[in-house]
Amino acid sequence: MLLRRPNVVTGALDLLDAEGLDGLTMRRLGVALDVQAGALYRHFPNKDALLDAMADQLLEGVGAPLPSDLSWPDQLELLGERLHTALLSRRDGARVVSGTFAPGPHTMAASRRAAQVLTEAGFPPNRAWEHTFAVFYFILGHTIEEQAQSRMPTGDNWTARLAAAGLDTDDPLAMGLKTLAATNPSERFSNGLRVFLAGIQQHAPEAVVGPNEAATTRDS
Amino acid sequence: MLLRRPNVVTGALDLLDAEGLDGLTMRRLGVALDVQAGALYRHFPNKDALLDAMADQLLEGVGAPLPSDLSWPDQLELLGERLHTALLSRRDGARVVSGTFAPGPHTMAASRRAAQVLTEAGFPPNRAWEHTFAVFYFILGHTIEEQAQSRMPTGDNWTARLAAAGLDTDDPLAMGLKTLAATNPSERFSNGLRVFLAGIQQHAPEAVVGPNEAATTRDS
DNA sequence: GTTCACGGTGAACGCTGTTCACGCTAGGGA
DNA sequence: TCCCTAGCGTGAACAGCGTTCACCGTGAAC
Repeated sequence: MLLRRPNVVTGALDLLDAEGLDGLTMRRLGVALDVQAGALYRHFPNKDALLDAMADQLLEGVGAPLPSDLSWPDQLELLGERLHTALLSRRDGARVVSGTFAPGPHTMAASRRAAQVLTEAGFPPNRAWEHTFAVFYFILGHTIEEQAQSRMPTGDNWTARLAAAGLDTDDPLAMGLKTLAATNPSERFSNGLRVFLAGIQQHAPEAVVGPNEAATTRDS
Repeated sequence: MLLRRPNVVTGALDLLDAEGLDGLTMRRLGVALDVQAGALYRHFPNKDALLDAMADQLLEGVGAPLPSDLSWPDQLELLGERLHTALLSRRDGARVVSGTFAPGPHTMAASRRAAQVLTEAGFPPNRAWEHTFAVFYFILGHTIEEQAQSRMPTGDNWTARLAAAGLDTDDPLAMGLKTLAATNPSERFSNGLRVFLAGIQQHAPEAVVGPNEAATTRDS
């Protein structure tokens, strides 16, 4: 059967799920596609280009239109959750996207959507992009950490590090770290995202900040 | 001359500055230290351990005590700037720290300091850690991008991508991205950091939020 | 004065991404 | 109907990577 460029990408994503990013090798991918490794270079100039294509495929749909009846912070929150879900959909997905050199169309669509929401909210375009990038950095970093820790032996590796770093086990800080590691990562992500968005909201141009919006986003 | 563990780390950091992370090879490091590559394994079990040591060395001093006459948001801002400066001090420094698997003492000291500031500000310990990690993710992501773009041929690569992604050059979003690429990255970083910290401040326990602090951090 | 721990050597192993001369085969033009 | 060309796949090779291992020299301690 003939190999086409999209087949390589989906095959690579499946192999990524099975073996992880470190196990994703041109030769292994060749075996998975019943093909010699060299044949892959008929479709991609090098492995980085393939990884770029995988990353972009991963972000398909993230930049889709947002419900217009939502406030702009809620729109951004939804977009952030979409991105988070997309990154989690494949093993090491966040690391793959993080290593991207050239952003593809889906990546551009996603970030463009965020910037668009912010400009429509009244931010000057450069500020909109600035905040877009900042939120994306946070999301990528958080998700990389999530996916790294989901493959760890036990959850107590952090506490071991703490002890080695001279932090008593009964130190409130150490205990806080322990309880943090025990809480649901997705919940932690949503909290962090909301905190960040609250900061952006506070820096919004005066006109578009609703009188009660700034006060309603507050946690316990 | 005998090779000691700290010599390997500083030699590796110098080679990192000279060649970048991709050029940092055990064999090349051996040449730089007048030693065979295999000899390095007398001091480090593998390359990852060496990279961990380099990352931790990079963060030396970041967790040093903070002036106690500063408000806690200002303390966090100072800490964030310290971290940013440390990451920028070596080529690809942010990527090196980002790839760290096991945090070393200096890394722990830095994050511990941030968490400590937040707990003293009244945050529950797990929230303090949560926000600490979130801010660190942002800083790492932003600095990685900074250092990646500082090695690029010209500054217009983003606009080329935009055109390829179907965004008109006279679109306000495209123009905003262009002006963003032209502004000082460190200034952008400080802006983003302050935005994030404003969000954290807004989620602070009521008691410790000064009456005017929440209103003073506002940009144009 | 002998021993022994430790740092360094040099060659090898298995793996990686990538290249290249060479076949095969399917599909369009004469 | 035949040919021919474009494009995909082969298989072997190359250079480089991290890592290992048997061996060697030296310097300090007993």
